[in-house]
Amino acid sequence: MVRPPDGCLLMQKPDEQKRRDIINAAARLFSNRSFHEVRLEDVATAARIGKGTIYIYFQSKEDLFASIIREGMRSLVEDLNEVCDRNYEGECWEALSTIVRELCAFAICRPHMFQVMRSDDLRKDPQVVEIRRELGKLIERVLRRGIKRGEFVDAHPELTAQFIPGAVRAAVYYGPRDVSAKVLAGHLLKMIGCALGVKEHA
Amino acid sequence: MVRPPDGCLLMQKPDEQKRRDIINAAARLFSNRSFHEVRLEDVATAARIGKGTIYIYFQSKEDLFASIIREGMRSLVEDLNEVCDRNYEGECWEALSTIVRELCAFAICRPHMFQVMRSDDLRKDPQVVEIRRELGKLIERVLRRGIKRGEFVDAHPELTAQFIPGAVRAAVYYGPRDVSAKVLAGHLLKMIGCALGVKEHA
Amino acid sequence: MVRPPDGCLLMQKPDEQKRRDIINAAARLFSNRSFHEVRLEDVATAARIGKGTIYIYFQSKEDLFASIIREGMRSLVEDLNEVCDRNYEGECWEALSTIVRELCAFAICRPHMFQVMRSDDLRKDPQVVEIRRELGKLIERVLRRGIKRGEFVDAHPELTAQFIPGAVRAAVYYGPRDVSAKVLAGHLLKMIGCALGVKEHA
Amino acid sequence: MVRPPDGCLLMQKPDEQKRRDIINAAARLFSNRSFHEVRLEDVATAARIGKGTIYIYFQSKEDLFASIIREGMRSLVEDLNEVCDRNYEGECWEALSTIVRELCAFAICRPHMFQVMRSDDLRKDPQVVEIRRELGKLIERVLRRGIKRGEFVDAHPELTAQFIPGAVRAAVYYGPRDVSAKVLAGHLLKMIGCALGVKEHA
DNA sequence: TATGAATGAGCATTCATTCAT
DNA sequence: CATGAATGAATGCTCATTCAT
Repeated sequence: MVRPPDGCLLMQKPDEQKRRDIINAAARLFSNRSFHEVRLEDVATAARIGKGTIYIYFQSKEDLFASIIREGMRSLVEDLNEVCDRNYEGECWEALSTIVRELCAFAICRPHMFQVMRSDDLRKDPQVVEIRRELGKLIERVLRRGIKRGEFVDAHPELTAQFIPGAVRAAVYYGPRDVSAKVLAGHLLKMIGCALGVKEHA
Repeated sequence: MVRPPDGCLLMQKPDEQKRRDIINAAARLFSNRSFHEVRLEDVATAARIGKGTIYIYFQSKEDLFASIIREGMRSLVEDLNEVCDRNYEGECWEALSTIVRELCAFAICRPHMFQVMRSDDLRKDPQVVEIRRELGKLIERVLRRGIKRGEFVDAHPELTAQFIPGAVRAAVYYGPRDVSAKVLAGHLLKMIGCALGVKEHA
Repeated sequence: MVRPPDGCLLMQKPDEQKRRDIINAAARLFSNRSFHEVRLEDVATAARIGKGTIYIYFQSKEDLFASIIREGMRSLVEDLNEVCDRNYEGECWEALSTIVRELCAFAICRPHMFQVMRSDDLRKDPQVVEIRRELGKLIERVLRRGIKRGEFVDAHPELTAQFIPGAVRAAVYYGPRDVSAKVLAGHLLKMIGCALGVKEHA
Repeated sequence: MVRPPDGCLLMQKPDEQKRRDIINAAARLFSNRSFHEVRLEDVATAARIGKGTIYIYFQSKEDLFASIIREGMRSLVEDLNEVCDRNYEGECWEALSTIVRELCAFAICRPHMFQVMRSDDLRKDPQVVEIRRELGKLIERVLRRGIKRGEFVDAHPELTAQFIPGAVRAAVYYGPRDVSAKVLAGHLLKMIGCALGVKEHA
């Protein structure tokens, strides 16, 4: 292992960097194979560390796996929350459009993370379920605000809020191999716009 | 050898009913726990049979699991295909409505089947992928026919076809615990109807 | 299964014939694969009978296996005993020659039986061990009689008696693929003849 | 990383000694029971290690078993090859005597190894068959050289070469319980000497 | 007697986790 | 902190044997 010269400032706190290395290596592996198909030994090899080292940074294999999803979704949800906050006063359609676009971009541009996120193996991890729910709530909130403002017409925003990420997921997962995030978002937005009775949406 | 009168099974032979029993017991278990959390011993116990008996009807644990999904989806897709055939001459919106309603009913009324179908562990099973694709194609076909007939307006029916089952899945999976199939289908249809530019859909 | 017309006398007591069928089918299988590599199901299939039927004629798989060896060796040993009895008054070399020739013929002409006999899986079956010992004793007896008659010179007939079947076995098993029983017996007899100090042996 | 001074093993690494321990423990067990009668758990217990450790040193149960035989026979054959090389210029009878004596000593002094070597379960292992063939060839070579030098008379050295180990095997296996290697070798050599027409062998 | 579906004890193998170095 | 050899619990699968028909 090549070690930077002592006192080198380029490398962050070695702890945190190594933790990222492990997460990245693991995310890559988990995106191709399911939870039980990935051995911790493979993760260690891919991260160029020893097997035992993983246990310094994570409690268990489950914790490592959950951390990947949590952190991936957390960053997505935080981004989206920020979008909502920024546009709180403005048009809700603006906010919703941004959310859908980011969702599509995330799904397509970070396939590893996205692949891992669809994994069922953690469907009972409380934190992951919580974050998924938060994503739904976030969209629902925008929808309800839009309804209140008279922008949207929607009898069941709590369902619509679930439809949106579900549709993205399915399209990326089972749809044509080469959809761009732009086309996907565009098409989905057009449909949502119609459905919500949004009048003008270029 | 004394031959029993027709209709009477004197000789034992692999019993289709027993196969169903196993599938049903297993589906129930797989819907609560993930593939690796279910021990074949549990399946046997739940089906009130011996462990070895499973191997008379299925090649392996994977085969049992895949069979559940294959057969569940197969029957769904066959039903939907029949719907399409029946309505071939009529309104496409009629066909699409029926498809969505059946999809929602299936998702909600047969939770075991549906829960199992989400599983990750079979995402590489060629037959399952094929059937999933078939479902998409089936919906896409109806959409394209509707477009040709001037009923629908849709620039990307191949994406819309994926959105629909994806939305159902997400709503059932992450949405409110107590949605009825009727409400779910109604809401989804209203949105789809708007999005496709369908004029009259009470 | 084709059944002979009632009263048909061509078929022996059906019991015994079926027992032979099973033994023959099993011997063929056991000669290619080891005890644990042969499944009773294979035996049943090869004998064109049901699996359960085997248990009517044999106590267990071990019993079936042991029966094959016992009966094969038993018939060999009985033949050889008869040879000894016939020649009891005559030259021992004559008897020994016949024994060796029969041993070689048996090994080469009934490869199934012979292959099965070398199996180690039954090395603890008391009857098989007993018969193997009997074969040794039989040869030893001829040797001792020859020594007493002044025909042979041999300080350790109990060892020589073991050398003979062992040499046959090894030659057939590891030696050239195409040795004839005649060549094998001829060569072995020439060596034994020399070793025992037999003067004239054409 | 602090490097230990040479000759000191601070870092753990697969231990050749442990491999020997496992082989020895397993050989002992395999000599009493057949391949399928020995559970890997017993081997682990006997070697005072964990069950999983076996898989660090061997690919599988079969590999462990084959390794025992391979290594046992390999060392025997290497010893005998050395004997041949040493005596290449000298009398072939000298070489042959040594070979037979070592063969008997090996069979009697290392009963575990030898018992295991008889096993049937490896009769198809290519390496084991190859080594057994090598043993035959080795003896055959000495015989042919002796014939060429005029020391031996033998019409079928390829058969004689097989007779020798076969005779040893049978004598040790089925013969009197308490033969010494010396007596066994002595008697066999006397017989071989006579048979090959060797003039003087006190 | 003959059958073969059903059974479940038995075992090889895997891999997350630990801990001596 | 880092390592990877050692561990052993956990489980899928096989196949001899049974027994209802």
